[in-house]
Amino acid sequence: MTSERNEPPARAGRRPTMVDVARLAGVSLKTVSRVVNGEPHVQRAMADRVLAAVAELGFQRNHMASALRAGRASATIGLVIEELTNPFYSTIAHVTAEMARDRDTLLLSASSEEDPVREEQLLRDLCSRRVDGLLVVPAGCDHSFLNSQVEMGIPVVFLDRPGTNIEADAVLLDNRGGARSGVRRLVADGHRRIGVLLDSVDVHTMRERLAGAQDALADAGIGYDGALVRGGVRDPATAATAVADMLTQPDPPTAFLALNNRITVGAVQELWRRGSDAGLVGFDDFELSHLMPRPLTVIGYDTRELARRATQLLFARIDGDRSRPRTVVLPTELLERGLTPARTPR
Amino acid sequence: MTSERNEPPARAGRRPTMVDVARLAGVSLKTVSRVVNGEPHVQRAMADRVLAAVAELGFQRNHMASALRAGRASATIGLVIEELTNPFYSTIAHVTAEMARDRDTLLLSASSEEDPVREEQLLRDLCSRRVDGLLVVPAGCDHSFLNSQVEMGIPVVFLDRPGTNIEADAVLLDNRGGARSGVRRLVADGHRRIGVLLDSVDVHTMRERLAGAQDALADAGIGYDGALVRGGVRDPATAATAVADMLTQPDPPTAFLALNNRITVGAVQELWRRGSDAGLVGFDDFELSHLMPRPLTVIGYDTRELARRATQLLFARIDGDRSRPRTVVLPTELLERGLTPARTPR
DNA sequence: CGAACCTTGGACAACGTTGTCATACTCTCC
DNA sequence: GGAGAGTATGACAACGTTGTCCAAGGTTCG
Repeated sequence: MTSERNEPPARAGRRPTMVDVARLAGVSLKTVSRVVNGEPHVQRAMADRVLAAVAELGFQRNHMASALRAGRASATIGLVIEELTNPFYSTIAHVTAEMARDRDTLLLSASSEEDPVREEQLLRDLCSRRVDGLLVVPAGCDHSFLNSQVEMGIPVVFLDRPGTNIEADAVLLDNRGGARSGVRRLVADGHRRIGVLLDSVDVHTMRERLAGAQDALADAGIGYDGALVRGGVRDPATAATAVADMLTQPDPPTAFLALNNRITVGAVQELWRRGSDAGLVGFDDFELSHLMPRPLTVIGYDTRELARRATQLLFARIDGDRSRPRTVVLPTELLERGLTPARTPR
Repeated sequence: MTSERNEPPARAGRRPTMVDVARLAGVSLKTVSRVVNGEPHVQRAMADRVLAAVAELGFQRNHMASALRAGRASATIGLVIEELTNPFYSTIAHVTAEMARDRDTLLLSASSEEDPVREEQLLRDLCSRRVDGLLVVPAGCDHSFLNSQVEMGIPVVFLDRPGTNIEADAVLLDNRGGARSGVRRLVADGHRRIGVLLDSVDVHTMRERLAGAQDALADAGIGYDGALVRGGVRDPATAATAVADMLTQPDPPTAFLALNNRITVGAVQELWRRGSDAGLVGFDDFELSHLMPRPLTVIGYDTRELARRATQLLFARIDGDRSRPRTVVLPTELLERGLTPARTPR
């Protein structure tokens, strides 16, 4: 196209900058900036020349430089979750990314792997990249270091669990109520000895769910039996072991409450393997739950709504909402699908 | 702590910069930079003063400014997939994020939703943020616009499907061989009429898998019957419909090959619902496949390895590997789990 | 015909950081 | 004791962009 030029091609693998475009088009730097950003007050002919140069050089604005200069937002939000592989978290990531896209914002996501140290590192790293806001499913037990970040303009919204030592928005589930209604159902089916399988009481949601289960037992006048609560169940395999172990004890449980979906899967597997007819209610629905070898009753909730509300809240903050931090609690729902083969239905 | 100071606090919600730190510590800007970056040649006492000032102000280096000035990498890689909710993709995202973390690199991930236009937008956006590299599960049919990016230093690695009109690394699965072995199995079990359910032939993987199925049929001397191939199956619901429809045709299939996991789920569901004993082999393993109402034979592969290889390749490129683009094909494996209730086993 | 305006374009500084270079000082060794 | 090497610190420019301001030229209107 442009056959003659007196300056050297100038692009030794280097990326073209606005200066290069300006030189090629024979206009000033600022004019290029105006054209690239669609600002008014540039003559058509001049704009065309600039655009031609942009096209020829393959120029692309450097987002970092732009954001730096303009003191503008980085059009990025940070998401810190436990691990992306879990459908619960990937759904959150997906919903958030989708909503972010409508604002030309991208998602910088990272997994804490439930490690508080790592969580803090990640959060600090995200802040140093000047994300516009943070969405966090907290693993750590102290988020006070985020206070200054919030003050300096990086809002934080917690998801699924509240943050600690920080006043910030949170969108949570009614874990306690959910577990309570699950156990209530088992009790109504005649179960009196209900094994509870949970990950760790260090996790807020687990504590809440356990408390809900105990609420229901207390409601039914059933005393607490420590032997029926099994913690440290991290994955399907340990869940299966725990179930097997509890069933072979004297006076075994006749039903189980699995406090998350990984545990539920392990429990189903083990009960199925041994042909046991013990009752089972699981917290968290999961995609194929209705196709399990035995239909399952689960305590479900709307993960997408959880993410949606949190993201909305975050964007409101990013847009300058300075009202007091809010905590939103979303309901759970008992999805009865056959299950809990009532031992002694009465 | 520091009780007196003559300059104003200076932080009207503004973030402290190195200049602020330098002023407070009474040293030069460059000295702060040295301390913050752990460069040598700073006296202990001076470094301590700087660190104290950093702590007091809550200073945090601006990653964007730093990367800009140093012309350095942004310590970010871009991942474009179809949709994060699918376990296949979330596993990829997870593995990649994990490997990136070892290099203090974060993952900027985005879903193309199989929309080529959107894919291109996302890729351009990622490039304008100067990611260090791109990992792409391509949806589009022309990636020539990435050529200049590669030339200018943003390497691209394609995952699961090759890019089009671009010479770049790719890590793929042996889709054709996998489908072939799946159908071979069904044929060995005595099936002659095998229904094939696929998404769209516009997708590279689907074409390959279909071709593999046809290979196996040809090997067995079974003629091609267009009525047995059903495209446009996008999700479990349409898969169920397709199965139902095909089973009620005259001379129905006695077995099905589902060309991805969403389709497999729908097919299982429908076969189960009707109590059909038709054979079934699904492409893609999925977590609970062994817990399905009827055990399933699936064509599996190592998704983590796929992601691992691709990420390795990408980092090698980022580190300056200028060798010819490579294409890696990973094997699939037929995971026989009961299934394909041999109609006429012989 | 000149004042007042609008349009268009450019020069320059600034965003927050780091690389380059210069300076002042200390130490070593012949 | 002076050359040479090394250490500690700072001044300044630069990364690629955008905001501010000014100037040149054109148009309108009294």
